[in-house]
Amino acid sequence: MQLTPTTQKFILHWGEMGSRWGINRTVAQTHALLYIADRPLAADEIAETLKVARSNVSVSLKELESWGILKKVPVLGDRRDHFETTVDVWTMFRTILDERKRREIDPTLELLRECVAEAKGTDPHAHRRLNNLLSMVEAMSTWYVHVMSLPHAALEKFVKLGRKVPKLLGSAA
Amino acid sequence: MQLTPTTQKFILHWGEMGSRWGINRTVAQTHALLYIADRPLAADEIAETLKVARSNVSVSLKELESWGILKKVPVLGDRRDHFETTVDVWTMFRTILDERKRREIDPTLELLRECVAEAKGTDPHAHRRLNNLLSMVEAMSTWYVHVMSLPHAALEKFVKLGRKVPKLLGSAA
DNA sequence: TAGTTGTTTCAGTCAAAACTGAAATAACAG
DNA sequence: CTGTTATTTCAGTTTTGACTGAAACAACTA
Repeated sequence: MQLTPTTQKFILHWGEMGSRWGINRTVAQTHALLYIADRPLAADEIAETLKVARSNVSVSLKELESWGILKKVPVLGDRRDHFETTVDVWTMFRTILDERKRREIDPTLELLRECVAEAKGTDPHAHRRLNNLLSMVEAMSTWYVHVMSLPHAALEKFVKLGRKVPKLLGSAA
Repeated sequence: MQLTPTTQKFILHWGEMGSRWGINRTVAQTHALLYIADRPLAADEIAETLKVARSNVSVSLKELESWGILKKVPVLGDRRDHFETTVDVWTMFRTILDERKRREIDPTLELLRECVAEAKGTDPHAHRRLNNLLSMVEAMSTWYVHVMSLPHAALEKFVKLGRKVPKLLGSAA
């Protein structure tokens, strides 16, 4: 897999962004490479292109799989596994957010509920603060679930509403 | 500053969540501590409570300041700086998102625009993929700007709409 | 079955980031 | 000014997580 200066730039940036959001750099680079590639790639090819160890790619692919944005595709005349990533960016985005919610937001909600319960009575100040936080995270979480329950096209439309959002909201009083 | 088991649990969890989202653990813990504290704290107290070096706290406070969620408050009869964090969770959330957008999303938009321009003509496949990604990030970004332009109370109302979102959207066709 | 190719695991190494403590600097008080 | 207290900086250390390469394992082929 030959990288042009442009695709290389993209992959490096994606890797960099990944690490700023808690995603391993190689995982993010692998994802970027698969996204930009015009055909499914074998792990060997990924390792060679990104100049990382084959075993590192193996781990990264496992990780991408756990995020639900990787597909194995068979290639005629090649016994090796080949990989593709979700090409629909809206689906990809949604999948990643769902997984982050599951891994991080939901446990946080649970913890906050525990803390609120524990602080009740014994520590009025902490109780209030924790409860405020909990309310917000709960509201965001509920909102997210409902928005994401929209069918794909509706979600896209919703996001593309842009400037109309404030007006729309006015009518929902 | 004495920690109860509950506040300690909260602080530890917040630190853990921070590091999963690319925020230094001590920074996140400091933030959690200030959020839960019932009065402004001096850097010394923070260091002592979290059991980290005074200098580490100094750096963390600088970091929180750069995120715009820290306030210095003077305390009568104490020459040391004392610190508070934004207690309004909606404001806090908004401030952090704004900053992340500025630091990460905006540069990504710029990079994607460059890449799309470069790939145009020379690499039709990459051009299409990059353009899809750009369109989505642009849509999300624009949407975010408009939603965040809502006054505080409207934003809260918007998020708390929850299940009504799909219906609302139906009426916006 | 033995041999070949492809994949995963994992102990050890390496790199990046976090953290410490001491020294430098700054801010103030007498 | 001089001494005292508070804060920041930074060189060196520690920790964490990423990465490598070799060995184990799995899947297929002849």
